[in-house]
Amino acid sequence: MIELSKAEFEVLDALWLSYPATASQIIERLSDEKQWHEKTIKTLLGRLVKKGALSFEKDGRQYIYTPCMERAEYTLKESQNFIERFFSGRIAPLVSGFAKSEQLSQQDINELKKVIDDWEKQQK
Amino acid sequence: MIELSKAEFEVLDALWLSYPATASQIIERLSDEKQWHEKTIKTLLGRLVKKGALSFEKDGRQYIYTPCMERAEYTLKESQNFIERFFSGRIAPLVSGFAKSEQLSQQDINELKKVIDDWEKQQK
DNA sequence: AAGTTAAGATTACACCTGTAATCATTTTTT
DNA sequence: AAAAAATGATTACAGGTGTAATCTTAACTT
Repeated sequence: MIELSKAEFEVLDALWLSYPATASQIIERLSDEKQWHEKTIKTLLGRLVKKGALSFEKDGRQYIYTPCMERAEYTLKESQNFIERFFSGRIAPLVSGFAKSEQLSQQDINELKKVIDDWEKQQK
Repeated sequence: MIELSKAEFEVLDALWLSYPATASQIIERLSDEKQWHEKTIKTLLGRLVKKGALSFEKDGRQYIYTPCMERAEYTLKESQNFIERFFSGRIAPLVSGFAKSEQLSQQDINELKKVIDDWEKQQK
């Protein structure tokens, strides 16, 4: 699995919003939430390319970046990894921890029920 | 939140199995799964103490370590953090990602149902 | 009591990370 | 055409991380 740092992920996430995109578009998107210097983002883009998380094409003097994988694919792998490390691969204990500490809303419960419902329909 | 590295967490996890415990007990417990040098584990114990994740008492020339927090408390915080970063704080999309990629077993589903059930009983 | 261990403390060192600044080069402006 | 600006490339640098080796000292052996 490609290992991304927090900051790298945030840059990739800004690209996932819509791609392909240029560095300046990505910088623009990130400008609201983060106070990163433009140079910082460029560095992170370079590291993402080096790690194989992004590819790019040249367009004049600019690069046009595209993610090498989908967000869902990446977050699934990260999730599996996380659940393996902290909960021996079982997902229920994670949810249960949230429930016990009153972190679940009725909406979360409804959404979870729907996921279970869909899963069961899928099975039959 | 105390930030622990992967390796640090694994050492703490070995202590959570049963504590208080000495360094050599922890080293013994880890010897099956990891091929870490004893010195490596000592280093990690030191870093855990420095980060405030462990406390210790002296007993002759040994230290007897105790975690400063419970496992459930730590994993809950890590989980919240994780879900915030990757799923904007919503838990269902994580579970849904697992479902879509066929990572859920009937047992997982049963466990999840039970969590939901318990939550609902709690509410009324 | 002297020598040997074994515990923790200190030091090591390369790679990763956050966070840019500077350099080189190519476009734009003027 | 010369100057200015904007791009990506290279360099920087401190703190974290994995993975120990070496140093110091207190405790156990003989």
